[in-house]
Amino acid sequence: MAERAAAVAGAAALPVAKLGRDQAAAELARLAAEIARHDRLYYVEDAPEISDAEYDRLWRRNADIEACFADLRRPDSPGLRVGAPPSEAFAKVTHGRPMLSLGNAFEAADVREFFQRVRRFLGLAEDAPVALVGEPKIDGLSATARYERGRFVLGATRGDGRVGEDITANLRTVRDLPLLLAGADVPDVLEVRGEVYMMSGDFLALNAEREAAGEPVFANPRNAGAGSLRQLDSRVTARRKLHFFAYAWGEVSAPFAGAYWEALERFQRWGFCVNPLARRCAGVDEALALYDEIAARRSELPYEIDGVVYKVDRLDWQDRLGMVSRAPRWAIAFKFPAERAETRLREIAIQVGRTGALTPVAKLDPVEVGGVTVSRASLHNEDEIARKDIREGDTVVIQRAGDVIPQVIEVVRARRPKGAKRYPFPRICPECGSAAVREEDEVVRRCTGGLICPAQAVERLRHFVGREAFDIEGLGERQIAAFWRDGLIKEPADIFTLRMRNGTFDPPIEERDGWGEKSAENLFNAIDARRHIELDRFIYALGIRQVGQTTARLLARNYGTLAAWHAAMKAAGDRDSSAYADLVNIDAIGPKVAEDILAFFAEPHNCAVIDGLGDAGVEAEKFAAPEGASPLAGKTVVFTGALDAMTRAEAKARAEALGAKVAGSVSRNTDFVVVGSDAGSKARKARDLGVRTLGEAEWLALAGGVDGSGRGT
DNA sequence: ACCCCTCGAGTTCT
DNA sequence: CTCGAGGGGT
Repeated sequence: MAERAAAVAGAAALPVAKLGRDQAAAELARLAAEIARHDRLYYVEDAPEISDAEYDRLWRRNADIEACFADLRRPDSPGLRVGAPPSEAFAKVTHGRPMLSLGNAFEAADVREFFQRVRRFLGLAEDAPVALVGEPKIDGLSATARYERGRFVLGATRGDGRVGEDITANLRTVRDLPLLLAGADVPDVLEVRGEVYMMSGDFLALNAEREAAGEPVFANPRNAGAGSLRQLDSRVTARRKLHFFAYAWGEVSAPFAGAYWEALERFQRWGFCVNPLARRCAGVDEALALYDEIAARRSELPYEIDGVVYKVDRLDWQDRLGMVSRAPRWAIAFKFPAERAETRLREIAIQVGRTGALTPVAKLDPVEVGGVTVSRASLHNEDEIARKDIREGDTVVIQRAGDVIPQVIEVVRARRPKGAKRYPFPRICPECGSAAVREEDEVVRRCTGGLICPAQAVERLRHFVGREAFDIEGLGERQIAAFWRDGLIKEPADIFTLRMRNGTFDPPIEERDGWGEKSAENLFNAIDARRHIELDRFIYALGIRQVGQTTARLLARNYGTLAAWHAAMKAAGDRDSSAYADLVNIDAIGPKVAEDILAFFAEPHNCAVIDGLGDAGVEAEKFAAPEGASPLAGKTVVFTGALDAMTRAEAKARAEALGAKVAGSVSRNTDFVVVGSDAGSKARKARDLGVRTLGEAEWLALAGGVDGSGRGT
């Protein structure tokens, strides 16, 4: 250490002008390593070895040399840490592997249940040991950092999990994120994921500074961190002192094997920070003890946490467990109890959703809960209001569920104003006056106005342009409502003829309030960009009852093209047709969902909407199977009997990851029936129909060895 | 006839 | 994020 400092000091004696190229390069390398080490000592370990003045000298020396030898500037140059001038906007980044979210546990029993679920899925005994790693759940923002040949090349936010924003310049300013990875075993490509956060102390100092400058203060460190990370000017980010804990990964050219814990150790060796409270737990009791321990230390930690995350340690088990929609089956977050507050409920308002559902919403006297001011909370439905006997004027206890969505926990009876009456739930739609009815055995009351209800029309359009559907930038909630009101957009196809018809509006879009030439052109371009769209998004956008993202994807996978699907759904209108049988035979689609889909197609207006989109030049792409090369891609598979190596759910998940459709029963359209032990009627039917059957060994040969699950949180 | 799991629909605030 | 309901297995 003393030698290294001496070497730097010795070189520093030589004026920059006298340095040869080789000397300059060598010194820049030394300085980069030296400064990175001191950064780590200062920011990460909180144990600086040199004074600020000495540190500044290293910095200046580095800057001086770089000024003379600009072409020698290193990819891990400390100079990069100060940020770059503002960029125009954030580019989009598609995550190779989606960034997942986590399931939640709110009490110990939920964690025990999680253990049992894991064991059941893996086919383990009730008391089989399952080692977990527990670590604090940092209340920050998840981000991913990509390294190629050990060099930091790309940083991105989580976004919706699939597509995030390019924040490379901003992440580069995060001191505990290495720019150059240390060690010999660094994979060619490595995406490290983790949490960006702000220290509580830095947050307070920042707010004090902002207050003094008359700027608005941040509500909490998380928001401050988010605001800092989303700065277009990364020089601002650099001054905000953000930090990073690594806890997951995306694409890795040499996949990790063994245990999650070992991956964390490798992260550390490469130069990442891993939370020091992370610990391996042999079983559920140890895991719960760790929770208590972390909870007890919560207040003394220099950053905010909102729970403890548990992950199954064995990576081969993680792979087998895979994920459900957006969350891995092998991890769970045990959240700390939410903060509560009391406030007065001013009135109950009724909102009408795209399906006509009447949802009561509490309008509250604004109150601080968990660092955020809450003024509204959903009351869910009629029964919920009755159950809790919530009345206008009541004082209620509020909490933010999972620290996000506010909910009304209970009424403080003692403080109920005299004369408060039970809330009479409306029997007619407040938006269109149509009758609002409740189906037998259903909880929601729905407006029957359908096409004539303006609220439903607007909500349907909002859904259509929503993020998971057509995702048209510049066409948000407000614009849709305004365009609908003024008759510019009455149905989906109108969006795509907007440019053509713009001359007929008075005033044209670019002259409307809040619009200009530029924003109008941007909108038209965003719309044009969506004239080609994935089939599953198209189907989802239609807003068919009970057809959400997952079912839309399922339909897209099963029918392949819009034309094929449309034709099949029309044919299925006849309940005796084979088209109907095929629809109901799709695993996860039963008679009820089928009815809703067919009801949609039975309505001429809806078919007109689909045709109208085609006429307006919208083309849905053919659905592409995720892994084209697999022999299972595009095949229909049915499972029967029990498998030894994996459970049914696992086999199904694996098959779907390989692009197969999993059906519930055998028909002529079935490609394979995988027959396990104790198979019953399905195996017989397969033989009768001449459908190919596979034994477990053959099935494993087709599906085995392929990692069909994503990983990362 | 149940039970478990998964999905959809609705919602908050920055 | 939660709640309710549909689907499928037992």
